[in-house]
Amino acid sequence: MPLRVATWNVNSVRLRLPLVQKLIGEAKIDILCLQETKAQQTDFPFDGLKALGFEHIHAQGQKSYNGTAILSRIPFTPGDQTRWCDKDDCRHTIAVLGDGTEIHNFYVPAGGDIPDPALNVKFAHKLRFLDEMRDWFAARSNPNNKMIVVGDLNIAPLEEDVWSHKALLKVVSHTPIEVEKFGEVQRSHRFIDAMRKFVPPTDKLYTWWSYRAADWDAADKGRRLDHVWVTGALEDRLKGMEVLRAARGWAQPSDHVPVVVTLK
DNA sequence: ATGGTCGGTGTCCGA
Repeated sequence: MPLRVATWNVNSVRLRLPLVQKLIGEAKIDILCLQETKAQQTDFPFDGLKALGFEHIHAQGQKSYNGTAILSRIPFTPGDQTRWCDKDDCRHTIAVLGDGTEIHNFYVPAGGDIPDPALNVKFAHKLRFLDEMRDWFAARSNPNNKMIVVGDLNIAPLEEDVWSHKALLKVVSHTPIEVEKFGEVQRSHRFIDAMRKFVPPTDKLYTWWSYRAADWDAADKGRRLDHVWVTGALEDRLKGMEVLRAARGWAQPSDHVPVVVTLK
């Protein structure tokens, strides 16, 4: 049986509950990793999600901001809470499957508007978060590790991950310093970019379109902010990848769309 | 070059 793992920044899990239902009606998903759930434990819609078949849920959230959750049809062991940048925000949730495969669901800070850590504490936070991710994975580096890293990493690393490389060089999400740190995290554990295994780097590939565009589909000024990585031990099991672009056109959409990978 | 829209919360902040 193949395993289907999805990542989706839902921008409020409560508001998007009907769209999670629509998603699973259109795509078979075994494990769904959510970001920006924006719900503390008492507000998290456990019952509604369990009713959709996700019996196993590990949700970590706070009021109004951030929040990550892993929903699964198959049992897993929830990972311990991690702490990043001396903050109590909820940006990393871990699930360990029966065969030892670790699912790491991340929500990297967006970083604000000004791409200068001296002028913008949000950008400084983003860069520090990436440094900590690099060190965290480097400390756990082992070629036998079976790891799947997913989430809204808020960086579009390749030229064809944005609608205009030149126009976005000074726009947070595509600046050289972020792209360099993104690469450092990736190299810290020799992660493989699962999405680009199926779409060549010369082809445009987006997962996010701003709410502010008058016609997101026609303008198509997207960015690939959401990612799926696997360790070398899982590379041969990768069988497919889908970006569900249509979800951006659903009623009351998130600005991000789901990405699904299939593993043998 | 500018401003555009969401969601959660509370009379704005973060994306």
